[in-house]
Order: sequence, then C-alpha cells, then structure tokens
Amino acid sequence: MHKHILNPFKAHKHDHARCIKNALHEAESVCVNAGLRLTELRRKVLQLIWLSHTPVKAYDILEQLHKDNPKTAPPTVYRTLEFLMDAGVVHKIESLNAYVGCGDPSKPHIGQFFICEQCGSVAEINEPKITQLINREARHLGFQSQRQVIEIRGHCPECQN
Amino acid sequence: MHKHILNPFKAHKHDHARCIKNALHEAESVCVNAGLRLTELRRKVLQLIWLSHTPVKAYDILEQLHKDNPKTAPPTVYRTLEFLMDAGVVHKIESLNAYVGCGDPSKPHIGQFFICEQCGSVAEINEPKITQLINREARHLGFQSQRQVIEIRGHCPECQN
DNA sequence: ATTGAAATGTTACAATATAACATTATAGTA
DNA sequence: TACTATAATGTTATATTGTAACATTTCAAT
Repeated sequence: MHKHILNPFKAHKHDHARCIKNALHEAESVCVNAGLRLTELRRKVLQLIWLSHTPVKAYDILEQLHKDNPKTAPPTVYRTLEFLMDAGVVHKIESLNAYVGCGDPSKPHIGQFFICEQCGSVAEINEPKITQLINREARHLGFQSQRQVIEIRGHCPECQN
Repeated sequence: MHKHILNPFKAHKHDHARCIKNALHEAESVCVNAGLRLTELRRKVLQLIWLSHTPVKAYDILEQLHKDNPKTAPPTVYRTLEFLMDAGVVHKIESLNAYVGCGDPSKPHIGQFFICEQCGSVAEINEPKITQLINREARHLGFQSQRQVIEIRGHCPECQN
C-alpha cells in the first residue's frame, strides 16, 4: 500500500471491528496529545461513524443516539461532529453532507477523497503533489490557500462491471 | 492572463455589465449548439447569478424572482439551476451550497474553484495538470473518476492585509 | 467543598432541497 | 390550422440539513 493512501477501499470482508477499534484508539491518543477530552458522547459518535462503511449523515447519527436517549437533539450531534472535525479525526464530505472517519488522524493533513457513486464507500489519500500543485496555482492567482476540498466522484474497484 | 484561468478574481471596478452580457451571450450559443432552450426564466436566473460578484444561494434567487412573481416556489429555482448546471453554464460550489456562473461554458470542463472566505468572490481555473494528477491517483486506487469537486478556500488578492 | 469553564441539554427555528401531481407552453405533425 | 406529445413551469406539501440562544450538568483545578 502506498504511503499516501490513508484509507483504501476496503475489501468486502476485511476485519472492520479491528478498523473501528484502531480508529478509536488513534482518536484517543490524538485527543490526549492535544489536551482534548474524548468524552463518552464523542467516542460514541466517532464509533457510529466508523461502524458504517460509508459516510454518515448527521441525522442518522441522531437516530442512533436516540436508542440511548430518545430526547437527544440536533445540536448535540452537530457540536460533536464539530469537535471531532476540529480534532482531525473526522472529515466532512461536502458534496454529500456526510461525515467519515479520518484514515490517519495522527497528524493534521489535507485529505483527498474518492467516493463511489454506487456503494458510497470512500477512500482517503494525502498526496502532497496534489496539494502542492494546487498551491502553486493559487499563487498564480495571488490567492492564499487555507483549506482544500477535494472530492472525486466515480466508481470504486468493486463497483465496476 | 493564463489560458487556463476561466474566471479570474475581478478588479473592483471592472465592467461587470459587460461580464453579464457576455455570459448570457455565451450561454445562448451553448444552448443553441446543444439543442437546449434558454427560456425567459432560465435566462433570468442566469442573469441573477451573474449580477452577483459572489456565489448565489438558491433562496436568494427565489427572493429575486418574487419581485416578478411573488408565488414562485423553490422547485422552480432548483429545476432551473439543474438545467443551467447540466448545460454547463453554472457550477455549484458544494462547500457553500451556492451557485456561480461558469467562466467559460464554451466547452464542458472540470472547474477548479478558489473561494475567498472574506469577500466571497470566486475564481475558476481549468488546469489539466490537476485533473491529470488526480486521475492518476484514481487509477492507483482502481477508481473510475467521473466528476471532480475541487474547492480551495482562502483569501483573494484584495483581502490580504 | 467551591468555582469557573467546558460540555451537554433543550427549545425553537432557519436554511436547503425534493416528491408528486397539476397546468401551461412549445414544437412538430396531420 | 388544429392536434398532440413533450417539455417547461406551477403548486402544494414536506423532507433534509443546520443553527441561535439560553439552561443545566459535568469536570478539573484549586
């Protein structure tokens, strides 16, 4: 696997329980290192996101949380998502209005996402050449780049017939 | 101006009336060539989008249309936007939920957008190197790329102090 | 134990978008 | 010209996504 592939397309029967466990463990250490509190709620939401193989909608998370507490309201979800995104352990897919676990939160980065239109699965890479090329174009325009939204729609290996 | 810059950051006092006129004229010929009907409504919406120097929200368009017809409803706007996007004369900025006129609709293309967080203005380029690089990464993943969402957030030349 | 800040709860609502069906306009044909 | 199939728009209702503002609870540091 190339080093810049943070989160590849998953084989159908990879060990996803392990994925989740690993993601939670990484999130734990990211938060500890940054002096952030990964509370029960935040851990729960992160886990719900990782439980899915595809990006998760805020209101789907809300629905899941209702199983624990039927009175949970949208702000709880959105605040939690904001925290997880700021911590760098979750990314938002803007073109889907949905949220996905970061494949490698160990250091902050600009992710590039490949999203399957068919099955919804997402791969995340961090290819510095893309970042650099875009930054170069930005300079040509006199533009100061702060955040890059790179979302490629198409078909993943398993959905091509 | 580089050839791949489809829509640069505008100087404060460029001739925007000319921009609009030009855009409508181009849209006209795009539609004629494709056998599409640029109706009064569609032309009106396209004009409203170009009237703004920044991406326009669907409900702002709706509000403008209400001046002509107070009963106009959301589907009218969204359908018109869909038509204009399919025709290639308007792009949606996914990270803003807003719509912007295409800088060069003459041939279909993948646009790359630079969006100023301060003033909201947008520049559009079409740099094949970016497209190609991303497509190469896609191939590494076994991914068939169909559409690229490239939106760079930051500060435009006039908003850097 | 006290307290200030962070986290979460709660209520209400704003903003964005679509489904489904009705009506009108248009272009091509008889 | 009138007819008709299709495209375009109107209309009603509702779904989805997201936030403002204030109340309460939890937590860590004293």
